[in-house]
Amino acid sequence: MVKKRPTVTDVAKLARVGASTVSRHLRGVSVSPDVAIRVSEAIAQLGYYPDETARALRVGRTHTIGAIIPQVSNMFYSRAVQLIEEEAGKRGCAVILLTHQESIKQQAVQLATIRRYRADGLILAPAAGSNFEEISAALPGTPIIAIDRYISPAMDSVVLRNREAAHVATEHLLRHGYKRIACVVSRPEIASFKQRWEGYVDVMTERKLETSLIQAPDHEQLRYALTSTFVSSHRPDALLSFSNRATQTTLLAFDELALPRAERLPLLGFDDFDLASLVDPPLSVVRQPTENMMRHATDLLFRRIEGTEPVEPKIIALPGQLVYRRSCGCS
Amino acid sequence: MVKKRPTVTDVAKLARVGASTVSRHLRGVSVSPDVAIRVSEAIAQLGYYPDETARALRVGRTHTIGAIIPQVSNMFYSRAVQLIEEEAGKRGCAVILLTHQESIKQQAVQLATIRRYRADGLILAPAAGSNFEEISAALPGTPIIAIDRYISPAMDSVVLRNREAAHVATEHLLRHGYKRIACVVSRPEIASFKQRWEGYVDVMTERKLETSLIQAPDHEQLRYALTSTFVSSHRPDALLSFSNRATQTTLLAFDELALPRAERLPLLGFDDFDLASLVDPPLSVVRQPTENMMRHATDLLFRRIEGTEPVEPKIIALPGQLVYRRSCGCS
DNA sequence: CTGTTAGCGCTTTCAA
DNA sequence: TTGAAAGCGCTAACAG
Repeated sequence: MVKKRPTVTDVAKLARVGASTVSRHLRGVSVSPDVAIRVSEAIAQLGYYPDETARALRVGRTHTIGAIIPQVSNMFYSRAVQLIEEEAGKRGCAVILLTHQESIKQQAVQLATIRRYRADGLILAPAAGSNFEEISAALPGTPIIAIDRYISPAMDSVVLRNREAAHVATEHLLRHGYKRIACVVSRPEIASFKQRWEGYVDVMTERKLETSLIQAPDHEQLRYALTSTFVSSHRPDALLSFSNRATQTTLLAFDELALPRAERLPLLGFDDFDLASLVDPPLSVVRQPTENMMRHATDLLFRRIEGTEPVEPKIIALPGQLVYRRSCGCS
Repeated sequence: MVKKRPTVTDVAKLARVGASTVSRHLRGVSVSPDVAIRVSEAIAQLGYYPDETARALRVGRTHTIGAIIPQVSNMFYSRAVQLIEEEAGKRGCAVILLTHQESIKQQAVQLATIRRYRADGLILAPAAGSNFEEISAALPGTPIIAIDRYISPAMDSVVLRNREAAHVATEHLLRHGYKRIACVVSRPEIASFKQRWEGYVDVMTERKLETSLIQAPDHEQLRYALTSTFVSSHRPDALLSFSNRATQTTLLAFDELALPRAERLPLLGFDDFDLASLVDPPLSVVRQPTENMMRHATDLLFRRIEGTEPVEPKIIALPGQLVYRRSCGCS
């Protein structure tokens, strides 16, 4: 026979007080000193822990937030999740982690999951093709903060200033003297990638230079597209890749062709990652202020949950930082 | 006025049946066909979703599992979490993700969190210095599966055959003709690292070779220790690093000294990661069968939760796979 | 400051 | 097969 987990009533009995007194003590409401001691002792003696599920049912708050991202194995998102977990923990909340694998259908499933579990709020990196109305309809009354990908002016978002960042990245490449810069990206329909593309197009057309895009629906095919491009007669003279995953695929493509270092195209990538400085040549990147972004996102989310925030949707756009290493042509 | 979320009672009223009938329908217990239709319609019309917190309170199962790991930003763990999330999702469970940052104190906090939220089970990569009794006492009645780090024969665990893997890794290095092999690790007190060390020591002493350990409490200091070793008169002629993080630190140390390629020590590391093949030279590693491990771990966990598993603690130890690239001296 | 009571949304006897 | 009623553990309202 397993000992049942103790409840408030058990604690109350042992401390010879009412259940509500225990509850009050637990939540820091004033109780007389001697009672406080008796209750604390009873709690310790029984090894009592309040039951969040019961509390949630009663109070209407689960002290839980959801996080839905494409996948955790992407460095950018794993750092993001780490930060979210820490911030949530500081506020006494746990995070329910869900992934949508870039599938809008899977995302719908996960939104429903969040709904069933009644998370108090959600941090969401929306899947490509997400629609604001559908998302918010799936979670009526639950605050949602979009991260990394902007999908609607009506939705709270914290994102990179993608267009601007692509601007400066492209200009930097241009300054090195490259003219036939090509962008590489796996899924161009993703909002932030679209904006990066626009930023790039802005400066290329302004200089009357031809734009060029190397893309593919997945990374396998992207690698193939890259290798074909490299050996084509009209190959670009520099590359701007839109995600760390795309950057890695590009590197893989270089590798596959066993291109000598001199033949490798200069490369500038979005998103920094641990080993960027260790590949050969060290990778220049546009770094996102991930920590800052996540702090903004969680701050905003918790203010929404508490209702201490003007109702207008808030879009927080943070600048990227160009990290010069060598792959872009810098020395 | 916000529309309140619909409850079983609302559905019941609309379908003109009792609440328990709705509940039965929801859980797939037999109901008469016409009633089934009416209920389904009512559910659709109201946009009803069952409330997991209420169900949890009543049924005693939260359909939630906990995952406590050191940090998500380590490639090995982020992949692990990804897999856990998928497996849990298949079984209708959500995962609460918590990190302990290698702090035994933080781990205690997180165990308490899991207890408050009443997770049905826990997958845990125990912090260095964890004690089986403390952990299981913190979560009476909750099944726990240790992953990656073995801490007690009494605890269900799925781990790498660390000692054996270190054996073959060391032997491989020896076969290349290296004699003064040194191990590099940040926190040697972590169980799996201890076992790797033992495996290494086994074969070194058997060959009457001197053992050597480069270690430090954190990666900053480890890098320092490495650079000093590299310039010392008695430098090793090959390195065996015990984690991907340690491997990266080693690479960083090479980089910092701007060692020419010829001067870089041959290196073999535990844990594969995305860019291992892209650094220079491509990294040889001992790869863990992460996917398999996590499938074993979740399978076992859910069998424990359902009680369909003999009570004896189960230790599942999986072999590692040596991935030969070039950093170890292979060509 | 304290205890009693009711009820959050669900499932599970128990009768019908 | 179905409905009524009880109760999971907690807290909020109310009365003392």
